[in-house]
Amino acid sequence: MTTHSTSQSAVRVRFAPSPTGYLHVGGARTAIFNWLFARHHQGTFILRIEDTDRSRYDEEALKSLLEDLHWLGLSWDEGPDAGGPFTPYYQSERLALYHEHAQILIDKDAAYPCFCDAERLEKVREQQQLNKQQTGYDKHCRNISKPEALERMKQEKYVIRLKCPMDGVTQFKDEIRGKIEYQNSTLDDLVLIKSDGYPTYHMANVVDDHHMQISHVLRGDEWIASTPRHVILYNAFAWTPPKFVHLPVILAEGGGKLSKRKGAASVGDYRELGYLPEVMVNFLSLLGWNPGDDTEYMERDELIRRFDSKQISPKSAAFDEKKLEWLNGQYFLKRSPEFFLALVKPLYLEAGISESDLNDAYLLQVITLLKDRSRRLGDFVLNGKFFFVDPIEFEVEAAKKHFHEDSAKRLEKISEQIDKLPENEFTLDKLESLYRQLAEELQIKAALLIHPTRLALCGISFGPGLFELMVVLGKENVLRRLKSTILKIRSSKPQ
RNA sequence: GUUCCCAUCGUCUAGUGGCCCAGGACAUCGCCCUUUCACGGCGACGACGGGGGUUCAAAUCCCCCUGGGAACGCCA
Repeated sequence: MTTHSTSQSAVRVRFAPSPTGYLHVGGARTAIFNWLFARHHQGTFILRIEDTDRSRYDEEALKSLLEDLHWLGLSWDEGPDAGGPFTPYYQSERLALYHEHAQILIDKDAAYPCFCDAERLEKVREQQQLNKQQTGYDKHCRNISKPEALERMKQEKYVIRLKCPMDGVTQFKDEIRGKIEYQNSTLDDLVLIKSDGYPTYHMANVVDDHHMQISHVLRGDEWIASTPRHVILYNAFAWTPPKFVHLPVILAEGGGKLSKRKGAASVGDYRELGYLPEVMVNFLSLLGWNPGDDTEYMERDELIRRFDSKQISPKSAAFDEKKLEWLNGQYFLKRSPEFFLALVKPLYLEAGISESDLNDAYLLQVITLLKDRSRRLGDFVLNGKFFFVDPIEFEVEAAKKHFHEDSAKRLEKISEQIDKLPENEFTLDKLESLYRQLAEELQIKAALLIHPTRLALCGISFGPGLFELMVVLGKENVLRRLKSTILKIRSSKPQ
């Protein structure tokens, strides 16, 4: 056993999820902060799987957890798949270590076996509630003599509990909150080893953080109340505790707890909603942290460069999806069309566009016209389907406004002129001047030609510049759509 | 109930005693650009929870109240 404290210069942090469910944005934020902290200090980022609750263990959850972390781009230096000097990184494979250490504590008289069953514990709690006392274990088995305890351990089920001091105070420093103090009288003797032989979080966490030489613990602030007992544990082992940095929780839009009910909550959900991983990292890093000025758009490098744990706020923050959407749009503006190719193609396929219509050259043109007016990946499909299929339906309100006999006549004129246009003159400039000239001849505003054309070609009243999208669609498509629309206008006229 | 944490616009936040009758961003609402939608530009709306101190001076420090959150498990 090594009892040396961690070599102080090296930053070693860990993200230690429990594979019991999907990676939620709160967990993702914790992972991101750890990762940024490690990268900023050229330290080590460790992934450790805390799978000590075998009743809630979920193989699928573990898989999706790793997948989501990969997707976010949070690469770990030690952990599953990566290996490292402190392998294994699954707690379920480190049981011997925990037992060994539990024994050390028992030998030091810093821990004791407890034979109370769930039923008795429940009763104690009820009584405490009734008396308006703080709930917690009543230390019933704390003073059983060693010989008796040894004897009973052979017959009965038991857990190992930590002996917390009965009086005095335990204090620790939270790096963003400062000194936090607890009266020891309010701390109960927590379970270290469960009756099934698995360690609790507290035990496994402290033992592993020590052995893996973790220098800073960045975790959710729901752990603050457990920290004094962790400190007592460290003291019992005569170990130096790591530095504690408790991150504020993330709240849902309205302010309550973030949950499935209040919008999407898992990282996978946001991936499916069409957000980029780098945007999630950027956005989540800004929840409870800021670079000290007004910068909000920050790519990975900049985040790493500027991340400073001193700027972490103790205040819980609400997740604002509108702002996330805006930021996603900002990234769309900066990314090249090529960037979206592989991202968008599957979405079009899903929407029923055939593979043969999705050649890269054409798709690239489409993306170029759509990306700056999109905020989520799904927008490419939502607002761009007409690039691949003739519109079958037309926006009702817009059709009322723009489809009538006058516009049918105008579309007819346009059709005729476009028809006469040689293929190599089907260009942005030529089309534009064609429309402008025709409008002049007819003594109407060009808008009266443009809007009906747009609706005829797209089925929707908004989108990229008309002449640009016409060029992309090509002469043949344009003419066919114009003609069929003219027919539709006339046939649907009730008069 | 007990213990602990937190408190600036609706939301994310800047602000560490004077530069703040509080700055930026998202959202909302106008206007401009414009064939539409976006983008962009300009502007409007909008906050230091309340009360006491400390100080020449407080959003900033202290106390109380109020409000919100978390923990109180053989879950993490």
